Amino acid sequence: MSIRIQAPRFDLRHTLECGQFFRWTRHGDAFHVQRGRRLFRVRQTGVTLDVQGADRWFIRDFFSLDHDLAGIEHSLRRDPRLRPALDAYPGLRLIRQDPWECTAAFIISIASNIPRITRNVADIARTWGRRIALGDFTSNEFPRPGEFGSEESLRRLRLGFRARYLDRAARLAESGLLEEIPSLSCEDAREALMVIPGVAEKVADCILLFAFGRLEAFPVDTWIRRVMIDLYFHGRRVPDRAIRAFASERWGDLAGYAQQYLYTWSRARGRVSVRAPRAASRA
DNA sequence: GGCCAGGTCCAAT
DNA sequence: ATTGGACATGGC
Repeated sequence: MSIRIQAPRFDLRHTLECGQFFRWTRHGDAFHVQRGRRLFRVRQTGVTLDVQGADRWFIRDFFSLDHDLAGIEHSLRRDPRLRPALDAYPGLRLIRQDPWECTAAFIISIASNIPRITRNVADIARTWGRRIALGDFTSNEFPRPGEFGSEESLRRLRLGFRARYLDRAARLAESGLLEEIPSLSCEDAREALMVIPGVAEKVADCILLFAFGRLEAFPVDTWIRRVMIDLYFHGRRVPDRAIRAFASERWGDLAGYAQQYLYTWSRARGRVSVRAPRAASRA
């Protein structure tokens, strides 16, 4: 038994595969998604979503179907330099992740890459998360902060120097740090998050954007730095702070969306303008 | 094999 | 207030 949900201006694939979220697997045109306690299956045909394992309110919230994406795209499109990125990923929406999972995932993301982040997160879920089933598909929940093993056991899962950060973060989350974030201003929330070891500007902005719906957050990572310097700073290196200030002034409340389109587009485009593609090293 | 990865932290300017 | 290196591991 499944429910159907109308989701105009939504592209399931772009939304899940754009690198903001790591808890999904694809099987043909269907996806299994694990978000907090919830495991659901979703498939898109045109503007219709077929969903098993979640109700329409959950889906609407998770995929931010309440965002006026048509309006957002229209507004961002006034910037010509953004158009290629907007055109490449129509229907890409920001996901509303579980705060703790998001915090953990982006601590894990430090100096890593998407396949490895995905693997690290899955390893943690498999090791300490409760088993959950949907039909004959099974998955594991991501462990709550109190359910983690020691720093040492995290190191055994190959988390490297991130193990210590994650261990400390779990303790802070256990004491309720994430619960107070929604009531704070964006700057105060950022400050509060940055108390967590392993959470500085970039990771804090990811958490604000991907878990708390602060659409003005603009995480500056290596890809965003590269594409922003290329598009808006004449190729001249500037501090990340300057990039964030620019984004804030130019896009305001929509900076987060601009960021995710640019990030996805920039990654697909590859490392242009930093180094020319390498020719075959030897004939 | 060295460089770099959805960075952060700490020490030394 | 800025800057360089260390930090684990892995992929190219």
